[in-house]
Amino acid sequence: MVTIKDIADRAGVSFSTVSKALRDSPLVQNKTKQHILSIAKEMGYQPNLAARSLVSRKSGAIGVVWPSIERAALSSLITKINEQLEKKGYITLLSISHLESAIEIFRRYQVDAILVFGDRDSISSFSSISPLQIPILTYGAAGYTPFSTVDVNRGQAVRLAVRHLARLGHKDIAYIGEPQTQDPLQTVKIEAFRDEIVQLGLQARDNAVLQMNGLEFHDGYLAARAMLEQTPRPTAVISGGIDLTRGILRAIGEHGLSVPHDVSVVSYDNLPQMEDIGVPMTVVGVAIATITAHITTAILELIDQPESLKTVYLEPELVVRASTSHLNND
Amino acid sequence: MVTIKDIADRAGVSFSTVSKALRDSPLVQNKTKQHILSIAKEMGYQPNLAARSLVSRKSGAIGVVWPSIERAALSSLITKINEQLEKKGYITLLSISHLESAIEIFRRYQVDAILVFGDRDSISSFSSISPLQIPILTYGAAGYTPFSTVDVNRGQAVRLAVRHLARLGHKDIAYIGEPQTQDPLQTVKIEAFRDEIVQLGLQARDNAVLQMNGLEFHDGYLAARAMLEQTPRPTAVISGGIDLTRGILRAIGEHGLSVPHDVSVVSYDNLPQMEDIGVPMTVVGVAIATITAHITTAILELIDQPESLKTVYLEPELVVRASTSHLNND
DNA sequence: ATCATAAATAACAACGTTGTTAATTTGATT
DNA sequence: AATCAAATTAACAACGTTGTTATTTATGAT
Repeated sequence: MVTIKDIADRAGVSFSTVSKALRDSPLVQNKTKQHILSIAKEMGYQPNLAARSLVSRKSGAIGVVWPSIERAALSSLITKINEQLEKKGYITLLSISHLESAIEIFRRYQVDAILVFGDRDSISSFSSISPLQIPILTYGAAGYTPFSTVDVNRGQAVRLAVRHLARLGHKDIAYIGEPQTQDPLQTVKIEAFRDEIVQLGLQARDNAVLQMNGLEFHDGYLAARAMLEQTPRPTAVISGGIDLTRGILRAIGEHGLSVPHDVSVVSYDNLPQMEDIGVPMTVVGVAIATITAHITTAILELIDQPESLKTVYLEPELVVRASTSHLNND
Repeated sequence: MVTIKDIADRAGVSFSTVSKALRDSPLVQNKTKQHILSIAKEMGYQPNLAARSLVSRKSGAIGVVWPSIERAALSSLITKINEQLEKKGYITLLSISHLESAIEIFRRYQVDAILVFGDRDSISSFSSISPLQIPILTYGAAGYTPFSTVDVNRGQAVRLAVRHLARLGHKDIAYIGEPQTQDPLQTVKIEAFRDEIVQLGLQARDNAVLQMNGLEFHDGYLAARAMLEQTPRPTAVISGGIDLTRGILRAIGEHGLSVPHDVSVVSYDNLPQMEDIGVPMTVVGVAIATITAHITTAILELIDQPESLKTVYLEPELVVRASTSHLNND
């Protein structure tokens, strides 16, 4: 492994000058700086993070706790965050262990900050975390943790969807999303749905919220099949997430119906790929890029001011595309 | 952060004695060792990995490249490997970036070894990796890489399944798995299936291998529905993986049929959870614990002997449970 | 040419560990 | 009680980097 001393020898300068040159310090002449830089490149120099970390007392690493690795929905979030932090010179350590052991490992590794994705499991164990020096940011767990947090106003997103459909004349709206779970991220959406239906004086049928067991393609598919057999059939449906939406579209297609002519569909999850999953989808939610940007910023701020407590609550938007239309009265 | 010097002060010994005591060196008296240990524990000492890494020239980290984070099938593999390596004092850095950038990061972080899960993407970029000092182990890419590798004899697994069903009297066997992909991990199974059918002189119907687009629950479900409508209906089916199997069982159930009475099912993937997904499944494959044990061992060996080239080819087994039975001639 | 000053570079200490070598203490042997 | 070896502990150098301080070199005014 080539070190700054090797470069120094080759360049005929002292190693401290090399160090400064590599960090682009103004204390070293431009000419020598260029010279050193080219030698470093030629030799394939890579800084030793351990040494740097030792002296700077920062690891340059950020721990991401992601206990439920199966949930693919979050994967684009992680990928983006990973990318953005990398640009800022941080490496992300992804841990799939449970919260407690993940934090234990991160502590030993002396990460500069920890990002926790809130879900059933982690939320319940937040309380058991003994205070530590490492700043923690949680996502999707507002109100459930004593730590800094970035979150999305999920209830508001669903309300936007209901209002949009109501404005288009729809009165009989169904919601497909996980109802029987303890996951507060899901229940808040369903509660908002029920409440907004009442607020707007719309039809509040008993089975407006479809029963299901998960948030995956097949769950959406089955729930949509059940929904389509109801009489009268709902004229619009709100989906709780992208995977569900895919299943719903499949079921509608197999049933010989078309979107939005026969059924309008609004989906939660404001992702780029929502534009090309068959029908360009009308969606509600905070754009993924917005979420990741806020998370990244918040983490970096937290590293600068470890004692501060930030709470960011992102407001969702409605993006109207081709999957919703005025109610057909034929 | 408490260091060995802090402990030394408190214990009234030199910091080098503390270092030795903590590493359980025989060079320090048992009495003082206990004393130091108790103080360290009391103060909540955590070794500084950066410092240790600097002097030992090892990072104690192993990079895992997992580009297709969506594939949930591998998640239990990773979790187990993570666990085992942790026991050996290693931390695993999981990277969801593509192979090249993942390796770049790992190089900078000076991981002691890199584990790459082979898939479409990574296999094609293996060739572009410039030689580096860090040993690489690949999984599921035997024959496609110049690196050490642990792999499963997938073809043999499918052959075992066919033979088992043939022995039970089945002559009309279908295979549900991804046929139209470039993924060599899948095609090798299908080729083995076709070949073994011929070898045993069984019925080789045209549509024995079902068309499908993926390896998830819903893909299996749809393929199984299609299969059940064929006349004559196959009396047995081999599934290409656990998620598919779940979908297949669902479809069979919805069709009013029962396993194994009406249809025998053998599934690829020898996982513990195969015992309780409705019907206890007859499976073929290498037990997940065996795979992870071999991967872990291989990585540790590779760290010890970076220059060596190991190739481990694991032979699958047949585990007979309740999802297969003799052919019914009623 | 001489000196003050600024610019550029070199030297040094520190970060927290580990492994090696030196110093001290202990205990047995005479 | 003196000696020597063994056991125990302390001191030191090193790992590769950064930040601070000291030294050298160049620049300009007198």
